[in-house]
Amino acid sequence: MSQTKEIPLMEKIVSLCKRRGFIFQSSEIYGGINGFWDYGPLGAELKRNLRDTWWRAMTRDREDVVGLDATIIMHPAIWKASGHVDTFADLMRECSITNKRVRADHVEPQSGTVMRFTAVESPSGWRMDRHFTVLMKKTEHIESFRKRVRAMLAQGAGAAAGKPEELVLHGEVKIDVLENTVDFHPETGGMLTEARPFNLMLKTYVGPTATEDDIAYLRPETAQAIFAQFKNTVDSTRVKVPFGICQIGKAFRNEVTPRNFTFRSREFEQMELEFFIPPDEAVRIVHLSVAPWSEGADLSAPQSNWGWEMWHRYWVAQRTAYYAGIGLGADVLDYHWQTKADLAHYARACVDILFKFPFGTEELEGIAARGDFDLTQHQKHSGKPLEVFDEELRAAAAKLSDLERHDFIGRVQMEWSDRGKSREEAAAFCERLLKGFYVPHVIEPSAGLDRLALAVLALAYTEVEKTDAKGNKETVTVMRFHPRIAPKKVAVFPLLKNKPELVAKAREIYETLKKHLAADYDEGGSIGKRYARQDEAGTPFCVTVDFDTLGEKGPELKDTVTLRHRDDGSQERVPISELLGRLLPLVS
RNA sequence: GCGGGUGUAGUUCAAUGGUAGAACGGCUGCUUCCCAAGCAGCAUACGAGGGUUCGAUUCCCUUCACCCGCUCCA
Repeated sequence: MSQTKEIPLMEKIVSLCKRRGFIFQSSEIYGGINGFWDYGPLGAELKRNLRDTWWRAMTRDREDVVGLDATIIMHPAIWKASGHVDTFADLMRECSITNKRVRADHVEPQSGTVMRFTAVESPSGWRMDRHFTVLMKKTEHIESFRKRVRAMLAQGAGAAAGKPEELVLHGEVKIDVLENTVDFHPETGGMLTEARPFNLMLKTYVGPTATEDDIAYLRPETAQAIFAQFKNTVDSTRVKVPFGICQIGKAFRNEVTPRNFTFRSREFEQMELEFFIPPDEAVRIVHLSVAPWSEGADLSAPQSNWGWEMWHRYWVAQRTAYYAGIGLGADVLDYHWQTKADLAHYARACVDILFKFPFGTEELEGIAARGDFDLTQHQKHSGKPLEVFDEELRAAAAKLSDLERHDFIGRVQMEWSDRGKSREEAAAFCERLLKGFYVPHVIEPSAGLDRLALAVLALAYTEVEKTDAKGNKETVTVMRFHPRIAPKKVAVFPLLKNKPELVAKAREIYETLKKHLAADYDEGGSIGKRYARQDEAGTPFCVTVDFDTLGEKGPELKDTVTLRHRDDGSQERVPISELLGRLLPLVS
């Protein structure tokens, strides 16, 4: 076949990102650092554009969302309240064969026979000389036990080991019979490693003494700052439920395995909205019923009788429309509705918006209905009330008869008991609610900016087969960004750089355009080369000044330029005076 | 974290126990030049550390990074 072997798409994208200055490895001159990436000149522009489109869609285009810009390091108590300290800082033990992790305090005592093997090999020649110690459960038959061990080993070793049923175990020996041991993995039976702390939050010390008392965390998500500043925001603005607070900012996680270029990084940027809505019970008091969701429901404009489910669906639709607006249509997106079992205990529903990346269909954004979990947690831990008062609710509740109140409370108690809440909790909630107070519930669309940038890069990457003047086939790369997010909107060239009149005119046009949109000027190399350069940068428009612009072919072409379109290479003649008016609407 | 693979100009590749070549790209100059044209010239690399050796980019060890599979994934 051909000498040029096929390079995987992802590698080509990574290579282009470096070559053209979209994304660099962090600290590259020192060998790089795992899980961290930098944006180069074009990448920084691209990311800024994406950030701006989101911020605009959330705040300026809406009346019911306000912004926040909080610190990365916050009071450590926030992470206790949110649950991050507990689940991120646990002692974990690992199965020594499959590396499956388990919380050290979650290992149930088991009884059985401790078996050891000294090696394993496959007919294909793969062999691993290592001692494996596995617990054979009391009720387990020796043959089914061996079968299970082979399966575990095959899984642990990966493809190299081949088929589990063909593996040959060596040196089997019975070591001991144990009662109530906690040293083996509850599922696999593999011997567990020593317990060690396993913390996904990045730690630092606040203050120069750096003692254990000074430990603080870099936020693992931006959301908690919004909850922590909920009261200040409500007090300082005239927002009224339903409303949202949004934030864009860095978050940090000590990921076990950063992978897939920037997709899973240790430092990343989130774009999060916490949209606060009344509990369904409040809607029921005011409107007597809660608008039910069904397929095809009208989600175009929020209604006051919506409950959490309609709001949740509404935000899924809003976010989908946002993605469409920057070029990510239905053909490249997918949705994953989490099942009840997948959901965190406090969440009502969660849908992931996925993008079809070259390495797989992966999460771009999660939209969760989180109930009142977060604000309630912070209310509990901080001791500060985080309720809102709703005048309309109070008025509606005041009109209820004693019987209606009684029925209402009874119904809430019944519904809450299905969710494991006591009658007393439900009654306390109703008492506050009927006075007009409640802790708002939350719909949380949480998107990854870096993931979005990667998605947009992957989507834009296009290879075009071309045949040059001599009949040689070549492949050129075109980054087909939506004009709204393209790092550079327009590039201006003089046809030749050694003709001062052409250069002067081109510079003049460039100076005018760059006041209004991200523009580039280039006079190096041939005109074709300059077009190609802009194609790789994803610039949607190029403007070329030639001798006709100067009026050499007659007055009718004077002060017109060639406007060249990136995606089809088409050209048209446009008067200089109309350029800005033509381009601006297309790129903003 | 486990297993496997890979590290040579900006990119894609080559060669070699006696300190490295190319293509493309970049820069400079010439050219009335609209899709990486041509001509002339210039610059740029053995991931890092240690060992063996008279001498290491090449062999060995360690480390770092990247890729694949597993694992993990609020």
